[in-house]
Amino acid sequence: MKQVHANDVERPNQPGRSTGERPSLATTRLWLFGGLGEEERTALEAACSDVRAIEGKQDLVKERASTGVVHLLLEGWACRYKLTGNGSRQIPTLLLPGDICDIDAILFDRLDYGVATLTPCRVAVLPRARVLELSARYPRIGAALWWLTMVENSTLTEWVLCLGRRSADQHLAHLFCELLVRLAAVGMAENNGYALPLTQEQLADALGLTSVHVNRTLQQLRKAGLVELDRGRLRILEWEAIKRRAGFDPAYLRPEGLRRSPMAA
Amino acid sequence: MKQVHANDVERPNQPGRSTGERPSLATTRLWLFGGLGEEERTALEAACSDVRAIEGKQDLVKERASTGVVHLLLEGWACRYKLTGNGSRQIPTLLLPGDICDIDAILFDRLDYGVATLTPCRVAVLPRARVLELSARYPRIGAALWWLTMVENSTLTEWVLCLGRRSADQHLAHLFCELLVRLAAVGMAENNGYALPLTQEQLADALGLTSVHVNRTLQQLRKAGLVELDRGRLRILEWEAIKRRAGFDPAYLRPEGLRRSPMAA
DNA sequence: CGTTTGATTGACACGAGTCAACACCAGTGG
DNA sequence: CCACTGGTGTTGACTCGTGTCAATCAAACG
Repeated sequence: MKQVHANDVERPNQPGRSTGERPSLATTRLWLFGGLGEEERTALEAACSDVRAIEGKQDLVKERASTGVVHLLLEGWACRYKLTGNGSRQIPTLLLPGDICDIDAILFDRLDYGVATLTPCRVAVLPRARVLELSARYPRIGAALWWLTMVENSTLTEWVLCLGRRSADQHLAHLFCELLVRLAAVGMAENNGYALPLTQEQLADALGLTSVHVNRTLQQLRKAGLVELDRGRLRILEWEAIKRRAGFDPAYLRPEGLRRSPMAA
Repeated sequence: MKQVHANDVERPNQPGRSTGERPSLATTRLWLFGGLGEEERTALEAACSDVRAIEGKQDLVKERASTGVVHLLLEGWACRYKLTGNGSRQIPTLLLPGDICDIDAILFDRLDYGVATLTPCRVAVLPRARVLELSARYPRIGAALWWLTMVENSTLTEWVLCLGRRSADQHLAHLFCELLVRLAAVGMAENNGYALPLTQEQLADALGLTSVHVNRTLQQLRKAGLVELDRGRLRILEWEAIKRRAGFDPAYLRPEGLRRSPMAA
């Protein structure tokens, strides 16, 4: 598997669309964790021929849009977001390379969230019908997609716990831990550190806080010697200590993948 | 379809197990929304032969348990819960009749939450292998289960928004709205009201608040003339007003079901 | 009855939000 | 080259929503 360096994410992308590039990451998550065989991987990669480059901070999918297509994130960071009546924003999901931006679009004809890029991204656009064909024709792909849906469920459940019952510093620490594990899984972390391209305001939207409070909370974690954040690069200095502080247990991210699942049989 | 009256939920249940009762509700949610045919419904009902009655406030599934079975809630209220290190509890999901208590158990061999009954319940216990067989043999059952997973996703996402960006009174109002819609869908609401068997502490665990604050917040909503809560029965007095107050839009509950979904083809 | 569980209330503490100012840096254009 | 700009990070003073602790009340129950 290709190692993806953090800098790759920030390298300038050609705008517009480009076809035929090898979407090496396209199948990463599904492939690494989905227990797919060679045949399924080939079929998937073939379906990912329509690859587009999008700049940072753009709306990929508008709220309540009905798209008819599914977006697979190949490179860069993105997020799902929801707005409340009075204008504040919540990010329920951070999307990393290998994630499906709008997995609900496979079965729903209308999303109830928007998707925005945070950095420049490369995205594979798959017609929904194609995805349904694939998962009907290759039961393992269907299973892998269902499995991904459940992992998202698991992650959302943990976020609910964080939002409901953890203090700001625990929550922020928890997010840093989660990102380390998820990024490491796709080869984007090294040395307990990773590129963190989020502004404090974006962090705040993910944590349900204000950017001012994120700032102060971040300083707490720094002062405690748990993390270091320098020019967009975050390093976790005390892994065990920060895990304890955050109450972080990576089990909810299902690092074992689908292979060990009952479905494998 | 049988109308289920609120009182049914609270009627005394015989403890132990009883086999062969018609699990009329068993397929309700899957059947109503899942776009299943007669054949699938029969197969599902056959699989629901092992029905058990459980008292209120019992652990149905312990946290981190590996069960090998899946629980389908037929009657009563239950919840999923998670505990943090310092003992506080968060309820990420309230389970109503027709819900699958531990849907993740279909693909994961270990849950990352516990399931507890809130009232006396009747539950169908299905071996996981049986569920997998069913969804392999009847693609529509598989699709319906995947669809249910996605609806849970959608609901969790909305809860994240509530926890992150809504004030206590908005959040409580939102929960009341959600419960009305969900209960109405299974025939357990009438006249904009329903039996609400939750203590204020349980409400607090779902809302990420303390029971004291739930109490005060509830009084606000009462004083505003939006709701009435009398002897365990909640009535929404001003539907439009409370929807506005809460920022509630039922779309995220996918009331249209799977029929209208792209998968139906 | 006493016991228990849940609802209610009050006084007070504290975490997080708000508002505003300032610092810093990368671009940008004159 | 430098002034200007806009976005982001940082800090302080103050407000306010929610938590904490504790007492009391009401209803359910054995």
